[in-house]
Amino acid sequence: MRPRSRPEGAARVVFLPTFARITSRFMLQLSVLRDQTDLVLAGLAKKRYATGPADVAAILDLDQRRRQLQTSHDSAQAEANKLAQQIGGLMKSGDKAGAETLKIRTAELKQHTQSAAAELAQVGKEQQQLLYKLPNLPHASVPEGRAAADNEVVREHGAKPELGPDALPHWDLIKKYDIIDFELGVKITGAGFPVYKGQGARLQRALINFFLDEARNAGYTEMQPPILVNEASGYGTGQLPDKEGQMYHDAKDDLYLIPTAEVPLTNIYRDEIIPVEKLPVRITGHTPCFRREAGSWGADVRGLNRLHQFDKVEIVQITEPEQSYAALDTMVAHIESLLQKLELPYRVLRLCGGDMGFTSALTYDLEVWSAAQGRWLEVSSASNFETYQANRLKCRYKAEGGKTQLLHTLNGSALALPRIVAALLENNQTADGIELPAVLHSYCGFSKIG
RNA sequence: AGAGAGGUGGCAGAGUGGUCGAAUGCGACGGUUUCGAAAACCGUUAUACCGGCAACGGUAUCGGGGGUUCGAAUCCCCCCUUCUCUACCA
Repeated sequence: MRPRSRPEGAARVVFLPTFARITSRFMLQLSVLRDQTDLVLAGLAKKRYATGPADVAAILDLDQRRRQLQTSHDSAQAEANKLAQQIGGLMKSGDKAGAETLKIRTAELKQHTQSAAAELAQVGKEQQQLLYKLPNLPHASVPEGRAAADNEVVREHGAKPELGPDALPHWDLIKKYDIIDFELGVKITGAGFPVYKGQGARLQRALINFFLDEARNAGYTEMQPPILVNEASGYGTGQLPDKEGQMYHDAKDDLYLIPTAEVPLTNIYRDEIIPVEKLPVRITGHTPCFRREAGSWGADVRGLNRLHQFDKVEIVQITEPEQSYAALDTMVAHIESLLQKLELPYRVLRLCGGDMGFTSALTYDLEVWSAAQGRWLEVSSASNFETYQANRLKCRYKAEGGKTQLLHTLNGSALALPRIVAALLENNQTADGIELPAVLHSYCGFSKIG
């Protein structure tokens, strides 16, 4: 139940019971809110979503109103359509007077359909705004809890290195070896936009290539997506409207700089019905990521710990509902294999309800041990969104029997560079340089920094 | 950025105000035929929402949004996008 280090360990895949069967029906779609209200409320409570009961009640009220309006609108429209045909017939046969008589009725109907349509649009809009506010429901295995301290440590791997008394944190190491320059970034752009120099720049490129190669070998197709996205894409993966302020926005063209490759990669499949034989979708891509992260400064964000721009390789899967939790396990295993090859001590956390992301049903965080800082750094987050994103994206497939159904979307960082670099620098420092793990030597073209 | 031409179902491609969710062809699926297959023939072939246990019925959708009209794929306006030429660039 509690942390257990597994120093010898090949990655052991977490066993997950078949909750997927059940939870795949808990998408935040209206039908589920209607039919399984209690379960939705319980899930929202676990997610620590305070206004759940009020929001759900409001949504259901609006829903009832919406359906009434729809029915009334449709039947009036049906009658009007019939009359329009009759009028056409009368006109042809030259019965102008008869046509005029019918027009009186169509005028009434038109007034009715117009006001019903207007109200319908208003009600629908209010309802959708409320729906967008609701977070995803947590998977049954998600632990109860409010914050980071309540996350469950699934396992730990690797021995923490013993550093000497003069070990330096990475922000001193990068100065010592002149490989990353924050001041220069401030001059060019601002805080949080470092300049990577010489071996530092080459290490970045090496890591990106290493991660992409590993992902490709694991069956992911490499993609190079745009790093600016439109509003619809932001809504599709759930960054909008929830996290509007965290993205850089170009007002002139109404485009957003991506906070993660998840956004463009997953939106490839927006409004798609994917043929079953193409499933599961497995794609990967490297992009810079941009985060405004306003208002968080201090010791925890020194150096490479938190940046406005950083590089990341992302892996994305889209699967049939029954497969998604098995897919999440393979993604976590893949990420672990990267950390093992980089010889970094790490641990896997299962996030508690209160600490999980807005759109996620189950999230594993992977943290590496940063020896000189003496703390764990999050380097990856792998999540199953079940149908939450798919519902917004309208990403579907034809299930057996020809029924169109929502797919499950998943993603994970594999990996984000800055904190990996921080841990590599700190953990591998020696008196005469930083000894890089063997797997990177050929990628870098050198084995030691300094 | 300027000028011009386009955007119709899985694809190709008709359709310029009336019974058009949309001809035709191809593809796909089901059936007849066949020992089997091909060919031929017959049929089916979208999505969303509403009502219904269901069968089914209704509404909407011809790039997106708005408008004119009793009635719009067809007319008008705005936006997106593709192509060609010019301009600019990598």
